[in-house]
Amino acid sequence: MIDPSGPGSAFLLAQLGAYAAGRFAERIAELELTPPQTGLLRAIAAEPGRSQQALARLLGTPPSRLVALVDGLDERGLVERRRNPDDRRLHALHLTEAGEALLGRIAEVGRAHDDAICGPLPDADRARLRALLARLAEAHGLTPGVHPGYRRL
Amino acid sequence: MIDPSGPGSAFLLAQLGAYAAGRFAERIAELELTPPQTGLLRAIAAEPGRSQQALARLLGTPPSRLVALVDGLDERGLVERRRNPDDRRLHALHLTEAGEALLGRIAEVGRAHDDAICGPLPDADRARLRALLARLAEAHGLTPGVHPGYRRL
DNA sequence: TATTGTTATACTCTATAACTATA
DNA sequence: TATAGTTATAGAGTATAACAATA
Repeated sequence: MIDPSGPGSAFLLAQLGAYAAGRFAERIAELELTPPQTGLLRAIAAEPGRSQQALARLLGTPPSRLVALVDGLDERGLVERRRNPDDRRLHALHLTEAGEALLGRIAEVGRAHDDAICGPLPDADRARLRALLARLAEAHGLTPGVHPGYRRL
Repeated sequence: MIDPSGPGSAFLLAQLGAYAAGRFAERIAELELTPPQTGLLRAIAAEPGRSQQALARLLGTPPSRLVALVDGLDERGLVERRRNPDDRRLHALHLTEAGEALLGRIAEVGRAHDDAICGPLPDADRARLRALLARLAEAHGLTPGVHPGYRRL
């Protein structure tokens, strides 16, 4: 233990994390996206062609939930399911051109969001914070780019 | 912006925050408590005698939700509603002795949790992290001790 | 009429499990 | 028989709004 007074780092992490997630949700709502949809788009872009099962495992969600998520993005022309001719049970997921374009806008929103959250810190402290957080995330085995809290919204 | 490669601090905050919140929920589940119940117990202990409306405003939850929360803790003999004789509409909330005792165990769980989350960092870095997080929380006007994500579980 | 606490209702989200089609 | 995807169902949790008691 470091200092028994005041809230511990773990509480501050949870508090700030929930705050940051909420603010991010507000921002991407302007792109008519929810956080889980955003996470899925990023996961597809990171490695196109994966099956829904593979993505469900990666994101830690039941396959049935992924179906609804993909349906929504598919109807909007952001992703497409491509049948695998060798195994017709599989749906390889890919971004469409519109999906790629939207991903670019998501990246912009992400940068603005990051600046808004970390802006109160001077650059040097901001870099230190990121290094510390990255070390913790790695130590706990968190999957890079996958938010365990994409269960909401 | 600091460094465009890899996830930003805001994403890491959200990711680690959700992870920390999940782990904490697991720990206090052994005391048969949910995170919102825990937050309410702490809020009552911080300033006994407040009304349900005042607590609802503090925690950012609709009053109707607080009723169910208080009901559960009341039935278990952890909190009690005391009628205010001057204004009989008001219910002043207090912890019972059992509630105080449980609060002590919650504090223990909190310390163990904090150690588990931050343990991977050496003590000096852990202190730095906490200072940085505290600065950010204050800059964003987050209410001390109140988790915006107590909407789940 | 306004406010505190409560209850009732409806809605969203989710997981579980049954189902189909392919293998 | 086993697997990928889908659909159906049921449950938990929530907010909104109506309601009763008190001021």
